[in-house]
Amino acid sequence: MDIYEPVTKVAQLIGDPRRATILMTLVDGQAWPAGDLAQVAGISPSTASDHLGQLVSGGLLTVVQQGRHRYYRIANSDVAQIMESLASVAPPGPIRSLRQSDLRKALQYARTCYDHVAGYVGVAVTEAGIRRGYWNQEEAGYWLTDAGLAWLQEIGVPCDAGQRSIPTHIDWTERAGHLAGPLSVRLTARLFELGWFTRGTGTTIASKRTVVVTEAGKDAFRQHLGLEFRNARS
Amino acid sequence: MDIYEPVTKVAQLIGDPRRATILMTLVDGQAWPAGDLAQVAGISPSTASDHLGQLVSGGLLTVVQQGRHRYYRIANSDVAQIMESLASVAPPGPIRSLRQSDLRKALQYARTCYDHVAGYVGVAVTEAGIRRGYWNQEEAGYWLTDAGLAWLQEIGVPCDAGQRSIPTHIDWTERAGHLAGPLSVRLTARLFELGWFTRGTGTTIASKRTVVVTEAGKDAFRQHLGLEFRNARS
DNA sequence: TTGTCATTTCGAGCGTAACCGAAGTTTCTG
DNA sequence: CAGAAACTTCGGTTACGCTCGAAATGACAA
Repeated sequence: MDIYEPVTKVAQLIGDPRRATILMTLVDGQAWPAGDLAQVAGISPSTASDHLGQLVSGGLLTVVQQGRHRYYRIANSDVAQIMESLASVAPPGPIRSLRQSDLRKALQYARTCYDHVAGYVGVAVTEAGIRRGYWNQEEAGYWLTDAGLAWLQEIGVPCDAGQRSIPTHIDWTERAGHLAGPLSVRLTARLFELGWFTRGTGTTIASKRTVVVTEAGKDAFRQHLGLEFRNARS
Repeated sequence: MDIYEPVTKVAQLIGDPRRATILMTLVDGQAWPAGDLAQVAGISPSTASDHLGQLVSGGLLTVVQQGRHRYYRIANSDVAQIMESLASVAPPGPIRSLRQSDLRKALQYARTCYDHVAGYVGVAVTEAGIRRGYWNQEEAGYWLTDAGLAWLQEIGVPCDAGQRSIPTHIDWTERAGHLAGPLSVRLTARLFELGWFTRGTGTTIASKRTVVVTEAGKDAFRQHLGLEFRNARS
């Protein structure tokens, strides 16, 4: 009689503080070994193993063995999206320290999320590309134009000319779409390579999710996309 | 230290079978008294009251008192969207009866969801309107054209000519956007009035969420939007 | 006012699941 | 072939929260 059992199961898995911490740690698409995740969640390895097993059999995580490590990662981009969207419905919650407040602002400004850059910066880049005619908005995603293909090749992003469809993801802090999918992965990687982006400098894993636009990057985005970023702290 | 507490809290609230049933029952935006919800979830009134209290203080539901009844409803469209998206990541789950299978197909075909018609039909109507030039796709929603305004007035939907922006919602079974917001509410209500749509005939509350396109409606959609619906059972 | 209905509050019972330490398994290292 | 490292499995403890019935509250009707 319970048609909603699958929904309940997924929510229940996310609804444990340790598992939620693990999932949010992995939401940027990177893979971490079980031991590190245990430490992040503040639990013993055996408990973490239990939680990780549940998340895998629930379809939220996948695991690959490498040597004596087992690396866990988010199973697919839908799971990442769910975590992002949950984070947006949830009330902001009390800020308990200045560092927390700064971290939240930095994440809102720009963060890596599974296969792309999310937050204000991700949306701004996507929209600037539309204005420049590099890709067009479509019903369910974007369509790469010839001009866009040329630009991507110019800045050194490997492209397949036959693959013009770019999926979209909704950014829940900005309430707007941005590029996603394989092309977005390569573009993002290339922008890090070019030094337009760099990673946050904190010691915690969460702070490593933050993305910073370098001074060189600001110039480059202005020149290539006519894009003027707003300040990070606002 | 736990910055993810709000996320955990929301997921934990959804992650109980009874509460999930209550939320999914309310996801179409209607309000129901506590006693009815207790019956739907198959629990005693006192237990239901406890759950409902939790959902209200967690910000997922709101409650209005009318006489000696207290009517509960989904707090906002974000909550409805979360429930819809959770239902899509979750694996389909085993079908335990023919009736369940039929109900799921009907819900997938068309259902009322908070403030609009969702499912295949909702997406199809939205896209037909784009093809007809009644509204245009925009970055974060749709923009009502003059032709669209005229059409809406022609079929008797009250419109404010100054209010051209239409928000969007992502439909997770179809993976595409559809109309939402106040205008969508009025349009949907009018289509029921005109007899293009009618409600599902089942006795359960879930089956009442389903939407059926009438024969008259099929003709009307064909004539007005050039829209040919696929069959409901496929 | 009294009685009834819808709902909430309280108290107690109970089951499940998170948790850890110890032991077991697998894989790399010396 | 030991020995260590990374991780999982198992067993036992503990605590949280779901559950209901009984009683209290609040609203309406006679």
